[in-house]
Amino acid sequence: MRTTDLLTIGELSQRSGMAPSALRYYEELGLISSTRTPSGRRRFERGTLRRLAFVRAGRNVGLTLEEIAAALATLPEGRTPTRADWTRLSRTWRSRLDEQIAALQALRDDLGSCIGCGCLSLRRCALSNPSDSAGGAGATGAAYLPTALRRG
Amino acid sequence: MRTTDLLTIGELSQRSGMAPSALRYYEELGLISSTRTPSGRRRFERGTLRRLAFVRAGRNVGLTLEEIAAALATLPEGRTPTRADWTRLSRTWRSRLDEQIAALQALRDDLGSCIGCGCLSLRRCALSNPSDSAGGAGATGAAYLPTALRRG
DNA sequence: GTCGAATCTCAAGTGGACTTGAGGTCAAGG
DNA sequence: CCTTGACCTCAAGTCCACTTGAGATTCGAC
Repeated sequence: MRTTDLLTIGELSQRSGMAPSALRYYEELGLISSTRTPSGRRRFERGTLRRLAFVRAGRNVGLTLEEIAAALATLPEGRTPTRADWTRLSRTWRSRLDEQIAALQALRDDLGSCIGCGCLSLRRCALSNPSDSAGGAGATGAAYLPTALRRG
Repeated sequence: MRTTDLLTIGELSQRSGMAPSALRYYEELGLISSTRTPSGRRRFERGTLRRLAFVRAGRNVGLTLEEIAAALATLPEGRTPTRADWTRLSRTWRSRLDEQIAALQALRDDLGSCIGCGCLSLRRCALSNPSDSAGGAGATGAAYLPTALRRG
């Protein structure tokens, strides 16, 4: 049994629950990085697990990999990120979550009145036109919901 | 100016805020339907706007077009859907919204403690492993978040 | 030395929801 | 009559986040 402080892609995959192909893909996108053995195999530092935790959390909050990469890019190069570094990154999601929750609650409450009135009319119905204020210009409709809830 | 109770695809597009191509696509999937003029052009009933409102609302709640189509398929054929019909459909989303809100709130609260402890460790951190209980078998991680919030 | 498991690269495929483009038809106004 | 714009079909392309497959190499246990 090979014993280092570095992880193979298989080990990283097991510990993170992410497929090796996904990990290679993340590396390609710069979300994580690796050194290589003389024969070309990837070796990951343990800290990669933390980055992956961050990636997963970000995905769960509805961020794209690009956005997550941007966030990770603000981490210090060279030194190992501190607890404060991670806290800073995570805090930006807290507000994102608050936003999403608020949007959904508005949607739900509007749906309540919608059910009451039975309207479901385009433009006026808050459900199909959340956070209202549309009805003016182009009327893309759901333009106000956080992208995470629009998916597609 | 052509004046009927039927809408052209252009009019439907304008009133719904959806692209003509999207409307054709929806028709192809059976979400909406049209009659044709002798020359083969689509004519939509006004009620189509209501269906589209429902479609948009469903998308906003994170349903796939397939799911929305399934819901719409439960509407009565032949007669115009009544208020009660729409109410019944909408009510199923109310619970979906409640679920999503609950999931996000759990996520947010867990994130709070995460920031506190600075852990962000895979498996144990509720943020990357929401609604916990994972850590056992395969550990796909975010397997418990409503699909709508996983997107991808 | 030999075998199987793990890894590598690179190209191509997947799925959802559409959009875009090519090439053609039709309706209304001047 | 002619043009313009709306419309038609059908095939193919786009974006995102990956997965799958082919073909080659390497590691480690026996």
